[in-house]
Amino acid sequence: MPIAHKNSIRLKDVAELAGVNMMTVSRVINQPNKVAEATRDKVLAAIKKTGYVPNLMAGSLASSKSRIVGCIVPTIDNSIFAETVRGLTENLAQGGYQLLLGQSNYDNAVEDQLVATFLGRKVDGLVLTGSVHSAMTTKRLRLAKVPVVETWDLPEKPIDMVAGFSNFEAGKAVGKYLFEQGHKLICFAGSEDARSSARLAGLQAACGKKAEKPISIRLAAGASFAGGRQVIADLAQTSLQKHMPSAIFFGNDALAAGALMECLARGIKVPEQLAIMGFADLDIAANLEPALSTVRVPTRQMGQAAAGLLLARLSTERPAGKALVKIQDLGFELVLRKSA
Amino acid sequence: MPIAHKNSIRLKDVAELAGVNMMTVSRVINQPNKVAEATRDKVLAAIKKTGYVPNLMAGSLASSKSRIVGCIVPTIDNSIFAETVRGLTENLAQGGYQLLLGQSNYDNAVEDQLVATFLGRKVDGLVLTGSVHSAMTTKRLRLAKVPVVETWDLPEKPIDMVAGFSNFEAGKAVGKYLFEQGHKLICFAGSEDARSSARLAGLQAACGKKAEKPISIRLAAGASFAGGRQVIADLAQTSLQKHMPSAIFFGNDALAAGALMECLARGIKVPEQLAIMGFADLDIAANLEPALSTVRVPTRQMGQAAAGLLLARLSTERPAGKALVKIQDLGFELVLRKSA
DNA sequence: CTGTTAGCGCGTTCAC
DNA sequence: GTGAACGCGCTAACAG
Repeated sequence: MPIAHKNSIRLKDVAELAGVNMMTVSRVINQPNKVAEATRDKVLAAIKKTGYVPNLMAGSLASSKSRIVGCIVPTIDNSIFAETVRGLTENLAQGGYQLLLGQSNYDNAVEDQLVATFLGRKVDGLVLTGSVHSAMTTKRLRLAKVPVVETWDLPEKPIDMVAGFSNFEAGKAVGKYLFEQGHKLICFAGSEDARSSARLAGLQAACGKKAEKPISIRLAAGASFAGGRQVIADLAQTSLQKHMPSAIFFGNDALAAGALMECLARGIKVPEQLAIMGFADLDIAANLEPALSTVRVPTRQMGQAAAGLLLARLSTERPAGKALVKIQDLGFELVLRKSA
Repeated sequence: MPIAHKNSIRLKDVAELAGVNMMTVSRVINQPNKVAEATRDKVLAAIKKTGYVPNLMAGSLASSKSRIVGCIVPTIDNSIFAETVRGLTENLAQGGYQLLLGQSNYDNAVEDQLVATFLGRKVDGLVLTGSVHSAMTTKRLRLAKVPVVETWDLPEKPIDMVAGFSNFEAGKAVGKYLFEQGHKLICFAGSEDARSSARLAGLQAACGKKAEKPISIRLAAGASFAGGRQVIADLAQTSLQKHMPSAIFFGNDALAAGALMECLARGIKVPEQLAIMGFADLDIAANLEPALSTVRVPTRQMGQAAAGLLLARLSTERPAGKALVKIQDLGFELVLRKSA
């Protein structure tokens, strides 16, 4: 018995209507210039008439190319990663790729689950945040031989490709600057994730023997404006007497902005009494009063670069040993304004 | 000729190793309780041993269920929509669904392209931002009979389901409040998208004959802190003499925050000289000095509700005429702090 | 430039 | 509780 007509129009239906073979229709869609103009017009007319929309799942199964890239971020409700996702999505779209998004919540077990699912969905590439993954994850990834880009860090042993910057060096640069400004006791206030820790390590490295070891305040991941305010409030209460730091390096600009507000409310003069340094150079930083000194990191560019690396890899006609650029250090930049 | 072994392990390979039929393996994965425990253990062992990862594309093609939901936002690098995406992703994940993300850039033509592609990918549901879409888009959507949720607004003629709030009523509530506070000349400063316009319309409706018609300043979409500062700077220069508004209602909290900063820099007292009202109640609002009065909208909840509506629809066993809740008005709330 | 053949890897359906 | 056939809708590979 012939198959009854289903909901949607199929390639076959279009082919019959146009009086050509299925493959010809397929070619009109995927490689138009390999079809004679007359036939092509006939087919295009049939497509328009039927309102045919190709079933990309079927196409993907047959060609084993999904044109989907997976991306896993700790969380998306954070300007920081959102910018990277934006850059990624935009540049991927130009290559005809779509983005499957996952949130790990800073949890490697969740990340691993997502990686497994994404691999099952046969993504053509994967963009990860950071360089610290579970052993299972890296094993899966190497086994699957999927192009992978790690972002937001500069791993020593990358899984595959990288579009990032060195958190350690960024922290070190901040430390160097602050010590040169004469600060003896510096405080670091940020979350506990690996990248934050790398910046703290950099700060400590810059310190060396020149000053006291930085105080470290670790906040819950995702702490934001309110968290920054709280840091100042706590500091003012507990350590005003002798161990008040003269400078604080925050894990992100939102925290620093909150801190600035609390200083404003308490009449603490920035930077005279307390220097404040942010991280990321969000839109807000330049527009605060006083304007926030911070570290500009290539948020958007990491996404764009990741897309670029992936597209290059995916379009490559077997480079036959030719090494592609795999590691992109996009750097960072100290932006010195008023607050430090 | 038998097919040579490909890269990855297939269901068949696992079945052979376990000495059972393919279907048994499939059942172990999808309906474990329909398989005898002994057989199940054998199969699970084989799965573990081979590191088998099911090809979800093939599964989707066969079952015509992709377990993917598409979501289109104007832009993701904006705390506002990012929150919604977060809520959506999280709740979708609990039902085993993943998120395909698209950015329309406030462009309906781009949105339509994305809808077409997503339909081709056979998404099980679609979440859209706003209620204004191209004719082509709504036609596609109705034809495809895909569950759709519109968010961030309360359309009169929804395509299908809705999880949003009324932008018009929100604007009206702000207007009502500000007029009650004695403001005669109010200014609206926001972007030109449809939802922003609805709020302006609400503001105007609240105005009625009680006061002058609000001044409207339309900003480029995505304008943020810097844009807010600019509004104040422009206003101070051009209309200080006679037509200076006594209150400004901004399209989002970032703009309002920027405005607050510019007032701080210029010595304009808020709210005495100028009342400032934000929109969205971002994390930043409560932590500004002075704290920002704003309209709290259910950003995260819209995402969660959209996921809920979709999951309910997708799991439904033919409700046989039973109407499901399709329109969820999640409301909004005036949050009055110090700035207005 | 166009058509034919043979699956992609899995789930549905119905036997047993 | 388990197995066999068939096809989801499309494209790769090779003819012609």
